[in-house]
Amino acid sequence: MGRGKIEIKKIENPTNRQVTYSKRRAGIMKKAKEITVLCDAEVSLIMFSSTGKFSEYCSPSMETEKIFDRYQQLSGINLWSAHYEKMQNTLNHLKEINHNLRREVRQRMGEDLEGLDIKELRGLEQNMDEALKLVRNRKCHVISTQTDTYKKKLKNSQETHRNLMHEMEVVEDHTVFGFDDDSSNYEGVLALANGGSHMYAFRVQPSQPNLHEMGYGPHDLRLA
Amino acid sequence: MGRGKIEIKKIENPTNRQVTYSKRRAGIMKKAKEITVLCDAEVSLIMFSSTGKFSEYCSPSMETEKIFDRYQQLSGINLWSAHYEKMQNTLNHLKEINHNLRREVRQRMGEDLEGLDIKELRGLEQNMDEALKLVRNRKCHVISTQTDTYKKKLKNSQETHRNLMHEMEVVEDHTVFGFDDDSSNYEGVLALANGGSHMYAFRVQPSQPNLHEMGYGPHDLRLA
DNA sequence: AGCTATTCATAAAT
DNA sequence: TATTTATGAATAGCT
Repeated sequence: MGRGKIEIKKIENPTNRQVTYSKRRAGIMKKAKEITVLCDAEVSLIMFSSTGKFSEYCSPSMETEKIFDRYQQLSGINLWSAHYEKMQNTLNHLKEINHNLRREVRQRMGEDLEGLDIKELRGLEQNMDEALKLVRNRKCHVISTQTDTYKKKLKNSQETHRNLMHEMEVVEDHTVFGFDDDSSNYEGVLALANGGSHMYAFRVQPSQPNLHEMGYGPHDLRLA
Repeated sequence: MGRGKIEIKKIENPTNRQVTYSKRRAGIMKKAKEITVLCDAEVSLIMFSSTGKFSEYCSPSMETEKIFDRYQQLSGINLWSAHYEKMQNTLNHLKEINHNLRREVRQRMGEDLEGLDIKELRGLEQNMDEALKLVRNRKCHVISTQTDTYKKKLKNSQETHRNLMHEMEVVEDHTVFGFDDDSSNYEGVLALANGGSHMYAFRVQPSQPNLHEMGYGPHDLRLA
């Protein structure tokens, strides 16, 4: 149809190609609408031109999404499988890592040791021993740092006090007074610095101490 | 076209409707193929007859799935947002748990302690101390169990040997001989039972000892 | 974008 | 359901 027969092969002239695309697109659209009405059919027609322009026809009362759903059901192809599988793989990978991390933590808490042989047990023991030393060092460091800070604070406060008393020319029998906001904390640190073994009542729960503080309890732990 | 003009409205005669559907379907399919070739376009055509019969055309090198993906992008409609969001949430949740577990492990290895205050440090220290005891107990238990087993094996072997010598009525100058298959293992365990501190060369890597054995190295650790 | 000669699609009949 | 055929529709090449 037209001024001569044409061979069905790609039109190399881009202008002609675009013109032909527009004309034929309109033709197919019309045909799609017609078959929809005449034959009570449902049609989804999606087209992309060579320049990437998108157009679609969709029969009334049938969303493209529903066409896709139906397509899925009838064709048996899961359209989302590519995406889905990828995510599923990532998920499974994360779960596996998670599982291993949990075991690692449990073993470092002294549980779940049945599966380890002597070599592994000794490795774990030595590693934990070294780690424990690091933790103790850190603790001592923090304590001494805070002690120094508070010592300075104490000195400053005492000096301020002395100055105040001097300036006001008032002499009374005060020898000690509290430090406005964080005196309790200060006392705690002092106790710590002096050995502090009697303060163990403050420590977090013996089992899974950090798990709780991190905000994922037994329920979350069971997730993966 | 045909033996007379027709009005575009539903064909009430089901037979005629079906016939017309078949003919026009073939026509649209042909047109779709032609525009694909002529204009270098990409086309997805999905049709359902009034009886529910499904047929599709899809331009070569363009899966229907990809058409749908592209449709999604251009139309801005996320066709699988429900699935996707759910999985994304699970994924993020897992990642968070993972992150926390990693920190837990690192802290139990003596790293990453900067963020902990004194109370937390002391809790960690005490927990690790107790866990270390449990690991040591377990190690001793495993060693003693294996030692007992080998002692029994040794006894049996010696008895067997004695019986053999007796039965064969042969007296020679053999006083010691090896134990067929697993004597080396036996020696190792004996060494372990006798303190075994000189065998520390066997231990696994000091940092991340279990991470490697569990099959997720630094690369995997960085994933989440 | 509009025109028109021509080919194509197809409605109705078989 | 397939084929035929008369006819209207689609459109290639021009403008």
